Amino acid sequence: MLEPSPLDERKQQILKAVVSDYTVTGVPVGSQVLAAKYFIALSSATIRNELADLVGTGYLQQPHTSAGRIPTDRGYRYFVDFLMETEAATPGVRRTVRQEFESAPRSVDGILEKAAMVLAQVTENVSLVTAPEISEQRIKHIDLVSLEPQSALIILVLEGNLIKQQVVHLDRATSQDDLSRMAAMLNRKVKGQTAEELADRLAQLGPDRGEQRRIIERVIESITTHQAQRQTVVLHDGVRNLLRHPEFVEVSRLEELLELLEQGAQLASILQQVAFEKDVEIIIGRENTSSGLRECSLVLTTYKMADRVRGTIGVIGPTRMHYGQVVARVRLVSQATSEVLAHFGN
Amino acid sequence: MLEPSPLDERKQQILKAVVSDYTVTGVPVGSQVLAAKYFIALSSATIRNELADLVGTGYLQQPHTSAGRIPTDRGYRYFVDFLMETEAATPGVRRTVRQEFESAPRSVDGILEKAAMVLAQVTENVSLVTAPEISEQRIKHIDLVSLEPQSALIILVLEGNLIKQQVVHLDRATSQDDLSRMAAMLNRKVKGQTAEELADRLAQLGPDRGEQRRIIERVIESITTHQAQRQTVVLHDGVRNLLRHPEFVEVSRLEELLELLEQGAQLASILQQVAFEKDVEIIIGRENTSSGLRECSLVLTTYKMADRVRGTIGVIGPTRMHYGQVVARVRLVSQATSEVLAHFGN
DNA sequence: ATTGGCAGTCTCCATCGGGGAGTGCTAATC
DNA sequence: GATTAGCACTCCCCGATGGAGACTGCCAAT
Repeated sequence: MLEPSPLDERKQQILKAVVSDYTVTGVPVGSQVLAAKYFIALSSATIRNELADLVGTGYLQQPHTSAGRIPTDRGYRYFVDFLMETEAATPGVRRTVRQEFESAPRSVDGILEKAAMVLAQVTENVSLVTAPEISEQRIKHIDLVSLEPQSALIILVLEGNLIKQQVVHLDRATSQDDLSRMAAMLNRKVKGQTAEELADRLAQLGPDRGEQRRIIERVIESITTHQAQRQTVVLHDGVRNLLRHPEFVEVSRLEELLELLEQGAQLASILQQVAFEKDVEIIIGRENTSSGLRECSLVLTTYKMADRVRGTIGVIGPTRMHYGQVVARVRLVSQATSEVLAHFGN
Repeated sequence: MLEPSPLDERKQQILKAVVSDYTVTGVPVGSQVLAAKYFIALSSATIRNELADLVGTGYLQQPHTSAGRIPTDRGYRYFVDFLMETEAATPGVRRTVRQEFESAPRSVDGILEKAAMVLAQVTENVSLVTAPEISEQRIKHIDLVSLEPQSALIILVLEGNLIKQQVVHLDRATSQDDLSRMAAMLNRKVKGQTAEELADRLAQLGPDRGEQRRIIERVIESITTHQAQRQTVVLHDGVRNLLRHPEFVEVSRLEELLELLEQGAQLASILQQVAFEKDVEIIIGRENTSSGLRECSLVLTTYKMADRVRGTIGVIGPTRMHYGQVVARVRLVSQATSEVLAHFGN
């Protein structure tokens, strides 16, 4: 762990070879294997010297004295930043993705579920998908349905055909006919507005207009709570894939991870921090703040919806994963999701 | 496996003791332990004779020659049918359940998710909840929202405030005003009807009335596909609980089970067969048709909603589970769910 | 029918030791 | 100065070994 010195060409190649070999075999990589498979021009002794240096600078580690080397988190970081070659997704994978999306139900939720499913399938890891943020989502339609004499259901259709419902209590008994009239009036007023704009107008309106005001308040509340709630909802799929990875024979790791997945809130806050500017963001091992993710990596990117609403999509797997392939496939599924959503979303 | 002879009183008590002890300790139960803990009046030799009989008739088995006995599936079956005492849920558990439901969102889906969560928590197993069947669900309200000139969104509010959406393509461009008028008319016609009744009326109506007919067809389709789709959707929660059970250190079992849970269809068909008449239904080990459930038991019951719509709720866990306790808690959560849904559902 | 006694069986676990893989170091070589 | 061959050394892995312990089944006595 001395200096983060820029590695010379040969050390880079050796680091790359170690990562590549280790991600495939899962076995610590020794100097002889490296010499035989990747560096025929060099002797194993030379490679041993280089390996020792890489251990010294913190890019590699030894599980025990007489074992081969495996990458540290730092080694993986260097690999993904400078050495990794992303592999274009194979035609087979592309076909799978396309077919799955074709059979997806035509609703935002359905498409996202499908995205989670297919991403888990093609990366053989656990997939993560956040629901889209809808803060700037515009109201498309509003409707009021009588439940009991003094309560009604607000139905809100947002852009992207997201539907929200909310129960509102009424001051006095109101018939469905009256509610329908009120809905028609509201439609003229609120159509095309965002929650923020609506809140502004409400503030200007002053304190009168009891019933209608209450309903608009509920509409705003509905959108914002929807938003807050959505931010904690993370779809996932493919837990079964993890069991195939030898790093999870230790059941306690799996348990921590499952707890994260099933509660969701902590994961959601991680996923929200994914930058929209970047292409694909990779978080490796202990770079994660969650202790349950100590030995996991996340490969995340974002998807678009109607060019405005956005969410995060990606996978979580063992640090020892085939980054080049996973990155390509996450990107592929993200693009496919965005396309389907764009086509459907307004 | 000779005759299914009715066991005499003492054999019953011994079987009961073996099941009870084994479900707690997880260790095969020997004759000495039984004599010391449950049958002080008898010697271990006597118990050995009885145990040998119980093995002969297929209620118990020995993992190996010089080990204690564990129940067979048949032994568990006899236990739950004749010997089990259901334990009333403790005040602590009742409080947990009540509190969780109080904080549940006021929607059918939200309540069912909550039910799955709390059931997993109090039984320390995986919970299963099917969405309610809505075949006889009556239509409460219908609305049409213009998407593009020639397509519209049908919004359907069913009893229980279940909302369904469906996109319909229109023959000619139609304004939102026209759609609203059409919706108002439809509301008068279809309100309070079930999908079946609607289909009947449509058949009588004859082949004319193009646009409106198309929309009603879509409404029916929407309800029925919703139904079909819902039947394959099974909520579950608490997979992390399974990892605490020693029977799942063998990861392959877990993998089969996860596959069942994540795909859902097969489980759904099992859950649909749960009889509504019975109180609680228990399916033990190999009584399951799914091979992935060979070593699991299901404890299932149903919940009601608005006294008519019904779904299945229960848990899945290792055959070695504390049946008396689990049955009581499944029943408790089912009742609580029914209550919340009854209160909310119309 | 029940029981004490006892030999026999099988698991579990700790210990031991050889084989093997890989290293670090040193001295020789290019 | 970088590279390499050689070698002693370390450590894991794995199978063999051998009690200790837990139970059983059976037999003869009660």
